Amino acid sequence: MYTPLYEHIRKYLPFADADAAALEPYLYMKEVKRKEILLKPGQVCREHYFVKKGLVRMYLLDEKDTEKITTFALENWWVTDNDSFITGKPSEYHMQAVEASELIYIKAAERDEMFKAVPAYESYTRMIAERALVAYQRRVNFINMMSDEERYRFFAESFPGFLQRVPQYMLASYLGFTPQFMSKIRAKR
Amino acid sequence: MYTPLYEHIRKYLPFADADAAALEPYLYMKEVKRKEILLKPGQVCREHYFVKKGLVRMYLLDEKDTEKITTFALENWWVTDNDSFITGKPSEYHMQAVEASELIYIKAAERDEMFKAVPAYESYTRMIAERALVAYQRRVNFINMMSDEERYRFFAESFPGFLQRVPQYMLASYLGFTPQFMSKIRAKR
DNA sequence: CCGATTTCTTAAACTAGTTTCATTTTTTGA
DNA sequence: TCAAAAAATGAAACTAGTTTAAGAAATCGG
Repeated sequence: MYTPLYEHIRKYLPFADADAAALEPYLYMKEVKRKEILLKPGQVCREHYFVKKGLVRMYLLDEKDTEKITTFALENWWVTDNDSFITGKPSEYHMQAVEASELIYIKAAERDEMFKAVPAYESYTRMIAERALVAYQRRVNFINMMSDEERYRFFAESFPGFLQRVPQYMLASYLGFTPQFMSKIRAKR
Repeated sequence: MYTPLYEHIRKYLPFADADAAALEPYLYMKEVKRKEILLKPGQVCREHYFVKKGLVRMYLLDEKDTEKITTFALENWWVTDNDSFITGKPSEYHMQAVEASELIYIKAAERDEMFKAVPAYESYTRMIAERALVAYQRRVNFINMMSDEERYRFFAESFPGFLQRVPQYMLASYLGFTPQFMSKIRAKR
């Protein structure tokens, strides 16, 4: 049931079966359908999801109600509104399953207890946070250094499989431009 | 000497004097002059700096050798190239003191030992990473939701003191536009 | 398997921000 | 204190990406 998570942890550090057993009481599962909503603006995000299978996105609505996608989470990625999850403030984000998904999750209220019960889990959490930080740092780099067109081409070449899993307009939103501009680019070459 | 760091840690969790004493052997100090370079592309970033006093920036050069500032670190902020620091890969960034600064720092090679010697320091590190994550998440939000002009006005109103510490062209670079555009905006209102 | 909905494309007018180049103002360090 | 370097401004021509609007193609769920 929670094996994919344990395997993921074991990529980062030794994690005994006893650790897994001690962690298990704090793990939960959720199965969601395509397009099912996991979080709405105004709600506090009290859960941190590990995508076992499927694809989840987070987005904001701008003043014209256009979706601005900020995050995609594929298999073996953790996803949450970190701000809301950590501080307990209401979220501004929407979180939605793009595909039917299986999610393992933990609860904000139980986190300190988890760290106490399984110290290795806190180390893992630190490493995951640091890795996410690297991903964000790269992303800001990416935004700074490339034009929209370059970013699209880079992305399309680097993650061809991903392109087939999300509608193009979602990728356009994630990359920060309009679907029309994306069509224009694609028509060129 | 290292008191500002201990005080910072104590904002996040209990940290006994004994913890401080155990941590001290792994802490170092560096004083740098205005414009002094801390890291160049190609070097591995083996140090993680805590700004005790002063101001540090990180930037990339684009294909036209224009500086693209990605990070500013003021007093009580940690700064490093996380990617290089964690993975040991050569950095792509420049890191430079904007003002004469006093820095406390730790060494990548000693981190695991530090965590073993002072477990509370690992908890603190996790919290700092999570907080940095929140900052990045907000920043991507910021980029997504506002035009360059809006971002400038928001920034100028929110952090008036900061404006006086950095040249305008650096803020323009950080916000992702040209100094000329910034002059244009400022002339308007 | 079909109607409804969602997604993609095209095109023309438009605009936010860039580029280039020249000039002025401010800061700095010797 | 002053010459040199760094920073800020201005204006005109330009361009990457947006907007609006409409039709075509693909996909979905009942």
